[in-house]
Amino acid sequence: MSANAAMLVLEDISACGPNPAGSPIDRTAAESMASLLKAVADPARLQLLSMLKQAANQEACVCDLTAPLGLSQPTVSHHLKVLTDAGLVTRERRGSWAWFTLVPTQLENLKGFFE
Amino acid sequence: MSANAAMLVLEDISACGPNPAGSPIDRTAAESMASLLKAVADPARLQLLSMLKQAANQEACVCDLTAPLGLSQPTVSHHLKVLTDAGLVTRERRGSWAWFTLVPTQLENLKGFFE
DNA sequence: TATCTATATTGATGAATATCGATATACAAT
DNA sequence: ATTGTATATCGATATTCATCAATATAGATA
Repeated sequence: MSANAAMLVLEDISACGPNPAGSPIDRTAAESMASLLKAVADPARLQLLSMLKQAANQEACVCDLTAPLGLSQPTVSHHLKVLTDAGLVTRERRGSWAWFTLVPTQLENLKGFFE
Repeated sequence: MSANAAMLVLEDISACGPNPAGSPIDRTAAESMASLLKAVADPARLQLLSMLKQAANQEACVCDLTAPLGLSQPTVSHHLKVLTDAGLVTRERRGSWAWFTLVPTQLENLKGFFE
């Protein structure tokens, strides 16, 4: 019996019988995907993303994003910062106003993970 | 000008100019999707899901899921409970062992949200 | 320059959560 | 019945996080 065959046995047989689970994804990869998911796993932030998705050019001014959420202005600003730090939106100043734009590639990234 | 036309103006024009954001998704819907996402937004739980996805029949015994994570047995049990409560996996007892199985519809649910 | 408005940051607080050791429970085997 | 093993729950702790009021900053306008 070769060493490889022995290793196969160790991988395929367990105390409970055959059919053990595969190897988990890398811890580092898991942490980075979890960070991205955590940025999205909040009702207020999902509402913000949904508004941006509907908006023309998938961009909107903060002044139009705050009131519909029913949260204070600092809280909405905080949530937008979380989304920005996660790379899900970009921030841009236009005169007095701050505009936020969806980053589609990051959303593709999320969707792709569940395929 | 009709009342509807006036409302249209209020929806399309804002202090910063045209192109405001759309209406956010329902707060209740946002909360339920956020709950599902929070269940997944953890590195250990992503690793658990990845192991189940690779396993034959997408099911595995806890005894094969604990060691690879490098976490204590109670902690892994906790994470599996979170996944179970979120409907992402089902728990079943087979003799001395507990087996967990992926629930594909919930993963479809997640994937569908980002389309 | 002085003021007004839009947005961001700070500081504080309460709630949620990831983790572990200790213990309980459930099932098997002797 | 007793013993052993697999898994779940309990209790405690440290950390993270959502939220707001107060304040700071930055840009526009007068």
